[in-house]
Amino acid sequence: MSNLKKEQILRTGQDLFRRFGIRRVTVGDICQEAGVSKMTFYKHFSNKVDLAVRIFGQLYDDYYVYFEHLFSSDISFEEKLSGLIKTKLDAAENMSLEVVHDLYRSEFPALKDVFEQQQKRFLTMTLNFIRQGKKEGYIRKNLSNEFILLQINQMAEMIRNDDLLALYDNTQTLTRDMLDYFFYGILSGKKKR
Amino acid sequence: MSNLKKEQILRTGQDLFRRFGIRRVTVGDICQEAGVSKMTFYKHFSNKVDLAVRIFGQLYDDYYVYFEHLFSSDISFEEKLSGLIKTKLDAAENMSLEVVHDLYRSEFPALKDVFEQQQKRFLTMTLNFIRQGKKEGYIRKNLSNEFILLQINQMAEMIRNDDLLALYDNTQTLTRDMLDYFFYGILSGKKKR
DNA sequence: TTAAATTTATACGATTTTAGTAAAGTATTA
DNA sequence: TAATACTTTACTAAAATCGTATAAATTTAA
Repeated sequence: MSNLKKEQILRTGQDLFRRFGIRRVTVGDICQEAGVSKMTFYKHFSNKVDLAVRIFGQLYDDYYVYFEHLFSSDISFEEKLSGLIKTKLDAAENMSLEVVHDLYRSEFPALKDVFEQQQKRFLTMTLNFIRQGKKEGYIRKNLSNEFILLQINQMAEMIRNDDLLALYDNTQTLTRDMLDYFFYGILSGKKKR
Repeated sequence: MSNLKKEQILRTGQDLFRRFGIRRVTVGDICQEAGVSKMTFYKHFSNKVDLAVRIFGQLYDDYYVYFEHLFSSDISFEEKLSGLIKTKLDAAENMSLEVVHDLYRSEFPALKDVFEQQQKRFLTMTLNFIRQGKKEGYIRKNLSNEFILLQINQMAEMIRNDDLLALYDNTQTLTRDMLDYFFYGILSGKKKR
């Protein structure tokens, strides 16, 4: 089956890109690691950046679907917020600094476009979630939306701070502390904690 | 001061090599990351492999000196053995698979030589330690030295087994369990555990 | 078994990246 | 002032990588 090889390439690409970023990985690397010839690679993808676009596009789409499902599910507001941040932290942890660097200030325009577009989607979605949280009285109204967004993104970066990580045995504990701190800071105390 | 730049290059090289291996890192990468021009790089090192040889040579030398100090220090045999393995595990953990790959089946002969030579030194040293442990009655005599060596090296590889790691919250706990298992297996029980 | 389809291996020229050097200029220090 | 250490820019040669063509090998399906 043709899709077996294709999926193998996608898997391998994701693994290598995550670990080393996009610049440091060659098409040859991917083929060798995936056990696939170069010809089959180019049968499915037009080049390395195309592969990366599809991989990370899919990855962000998955996250997006997950968040939509999370926000509309029948759990407490606090659990939704916790799920949002935990997933963000998890995503941040699984991306090497290299990928993020390559995605952010990408030398690859096509990739940069995808990334910025997805960022916008997430921004809108998260802002809506915050607004609703305020409206329903879960989040203190005197905090600006932008400040809260900043805090959320700040956390995703903090997970990479080695000095901070050194204080903890594992990232789970750090995550717990950050969530705790965050909740105390923004939640209105309307519901029991 | 000239050594400031040189040490900066060494530090950066070690960091990049550990994370991405030697093949994936270019001289340009190192210079940029170290905030140093290419000319100064080539003033101190003749090329990338030369840099790698010096870095990993020094690294192994440091370990060697540490082990010599450990073995001759005034602590129990069990503590020495524990120190040996913990350090081995620590070293294994801090090396990405990439470096190990590049060092082992190196496309860089000069590097391979250094690596194999250092391996020999450690082998001899560790074997002597095992022999002495047997002679002094700490290690069960019916175990072959080769088997014990194999077990020690096996542990260093196990720390990279993802399936195994998934069972543990952190590597420290895994290390503890492995040490425990190892000690029960080889120690004679001459001294209190 | 045979025919068709898919994948691989190899080879290859074109392109890009990297290596390593040269020259000229800046900043610091003795 | 002279010397030292470093940077910037530019450059060529070498090496790596890209992307494709081809024929052989393998797999799939009829």
